[in-house]
Amino acid sequence: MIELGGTAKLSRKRSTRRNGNNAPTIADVARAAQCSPMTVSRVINGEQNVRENTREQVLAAIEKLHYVPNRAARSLAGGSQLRIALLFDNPSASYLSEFLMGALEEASRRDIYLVVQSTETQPNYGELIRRLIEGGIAGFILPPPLCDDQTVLDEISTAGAIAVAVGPGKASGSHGAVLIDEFQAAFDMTSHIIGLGHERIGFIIGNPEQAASEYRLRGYREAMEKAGLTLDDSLVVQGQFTYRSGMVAAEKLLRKAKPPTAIFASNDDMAAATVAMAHRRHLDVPNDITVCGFDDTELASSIWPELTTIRQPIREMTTQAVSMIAKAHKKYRGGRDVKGEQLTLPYKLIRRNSDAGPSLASSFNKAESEK
Amino acid sequence: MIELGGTAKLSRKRSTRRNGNNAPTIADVARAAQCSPMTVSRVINGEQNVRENTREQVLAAIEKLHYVPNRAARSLAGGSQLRIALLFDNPSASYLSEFLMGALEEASRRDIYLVVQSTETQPNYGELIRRLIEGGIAGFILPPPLCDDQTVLDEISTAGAIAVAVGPGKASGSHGAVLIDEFQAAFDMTSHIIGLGHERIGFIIGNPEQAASEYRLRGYREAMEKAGLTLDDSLVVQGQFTYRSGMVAAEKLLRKAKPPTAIFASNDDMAAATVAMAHRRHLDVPNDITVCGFDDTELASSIWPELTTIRQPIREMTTQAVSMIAKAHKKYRGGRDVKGEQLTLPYKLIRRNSDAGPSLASSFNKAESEK
DNA sequence: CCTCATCATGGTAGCGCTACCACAAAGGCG
DNA sequence: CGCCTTTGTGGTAGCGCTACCATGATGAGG
Repeated sequence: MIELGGTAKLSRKRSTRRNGNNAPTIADVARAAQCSPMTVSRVINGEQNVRENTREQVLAAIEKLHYVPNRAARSLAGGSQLRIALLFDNPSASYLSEFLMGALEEASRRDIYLVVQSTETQPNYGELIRRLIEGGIAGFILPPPLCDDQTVLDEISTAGAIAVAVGPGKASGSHGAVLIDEFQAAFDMTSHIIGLGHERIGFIIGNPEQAASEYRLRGYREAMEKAGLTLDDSLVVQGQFTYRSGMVAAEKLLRKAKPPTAIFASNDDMAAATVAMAHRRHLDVPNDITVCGFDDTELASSIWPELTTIRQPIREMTTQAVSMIAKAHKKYRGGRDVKGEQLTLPYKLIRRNSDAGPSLASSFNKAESEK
Repeated sequence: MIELGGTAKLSRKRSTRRNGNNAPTIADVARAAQCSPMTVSRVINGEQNVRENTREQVLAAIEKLHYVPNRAARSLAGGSQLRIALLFDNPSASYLSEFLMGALEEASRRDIYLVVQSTETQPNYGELIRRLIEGGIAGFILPPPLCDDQTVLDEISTAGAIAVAVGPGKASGSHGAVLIDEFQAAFDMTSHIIGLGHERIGFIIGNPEQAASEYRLRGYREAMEKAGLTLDDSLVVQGQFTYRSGMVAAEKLLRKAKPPTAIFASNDDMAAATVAMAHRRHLDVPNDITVCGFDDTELASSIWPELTTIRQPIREMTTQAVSMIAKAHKKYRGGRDVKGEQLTLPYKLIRRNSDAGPSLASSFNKAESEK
């Protein structure tokens, strides 16, 4: 649940609407807890110097009164409200919505003013960023593919704002990053497929302009090597992360004299396209061919068969990104800096119905195409 | 130098960041316009009793200083902030993200407190709604399928809050609605397909629990009738709005002895599934069969061929829904009411690459299956 | 010419919260 | 056993804005 304001339940005597005007205030809580408003404030803000005993009393009072801090007052008194921009450039919708939810959640929790801005209408990034910073934006959250654009990062950094890349960002000196270990995830997935018994495993590379593509490819490569499998370069084809590119790539792979028995696509869109292409060629997934994706976007579980894929905790990543900016902002207030800070979150291999061991049919297939 | 509050912190000259702490305040404007802060406040709020002359001066000062009122202070002083909840129940991700963007945009413009809440974790709607209202939520925005749930609507209405249905809602006495003319849109799409030369047009119905399904079906039916085409009930099959259901439905249609030459699916997910199924059966889209969808979600343009579909202005719809609640709230402040209010926005038929006239191949197909 | 509405404006007091400082109590150390 | 920190707590002063009342200026009506 995303609450832009905390969990409010109040049932004071009458129709006590929070939007009305008799919600409990910090003073009420203080009275109930027999301490000063300041102490209550400290407890609310999780500050140090409060005796455990006192803290509990305050917490109890808060609970009892169903007190919810007033954000307006908070940010007014707190001096200034942090403003963060969330830039994005034609991301997949499912990715974006997860992304937004996470950002929203945290932004509201911390009473941060979040500006969500698409760069599609404004191709001049520099200009856009400058305008935003002038408008009081102190930090930027950059999902892929923006986080791979060094120009953008530099622009932000130079202007004195904070940038945090989310997702497949490479850590850097000019910005913070929240990410998963893309390499290891791809490595694991490949190993998983190998573990199923496959040996000829195709790989579809993502958009070469996004750093994630390279990490994922490397993960695949190393897993193959480590398993002692021959790395057939003809089984590695270029894609662009789009469905369309996935179809082309998949066709290339499936049309081979000796096609792979499994295909690992660098994202779900391309994996979905691979499934479609396999079907078109009368191959059953997973019985004739295993197909795995990456990202666990909605698509992965909305097509049939549902895709085995890697789940990124997108929402949490964004949440963390917001926190990171907030902390940095609070800490430095001017000499702000999150440069180099990096947070790696765990991913998860989600096994669904698109993978299986190499079947008789595909063995046959293999045998058949071996001239 | 007269400084409000005496303590001059930083020189007010430097980097005027809004996030920092030296943004112009209403007092600055007052000084520049040589009047009192109150007068400025009046101008900002478009109140009556201000001489035209004065107003202009203030406006000029605002312009000059790039003054922007501080939201927090406003809602603090102004007494209360409107709170709206956006409830959703497993919507498609692409739909949701558009939806959120619209709501966010308008909410931040109006300084409305937006609570985004999934009902998935909380299946007891009544309880949830009651809690939210107690927590001070004055209005609810309901996307499908929630807007079709009369229980939910009643619950909200009874509790004295405002409900606005967005999307395929039927107008009602207990809530407002922002929608498109689903019937007409489906009618148009069907007519479009007919215009292409098709006569045997299949239809996949959506989830029967959502009102939209019925409207769309009716649109299809009436367009067929109006064109004087026979309404073959075996060409109308039930779906659920999911990809999976679309595959099943499409298979049913395509397996017929005399399959349709075009299929109109009630949403994009099912249309995409139909395309996949057609491919699986070695039919080319659109040359062998035309497939059209509804909604214009991201999926529509991410698969190949891209789908001809109906575009709903989801984002604007949400924006309007927020406005509607805000206006109603302001107007009645207690005796609030948007009941029956209804706003119909225009939709658009987006033609892409999944439709074409009935081809030779399909004629052949037809001829062949005509025993 | 004075009284009384009417208008345009100013002054004052908070909204609910936190920053900042003050201060008592509780050690740590020579 | 004082001196100096460290800790927990309270008091005060606003953050930027608007509600509300007070004021001076106008002009209408008797």
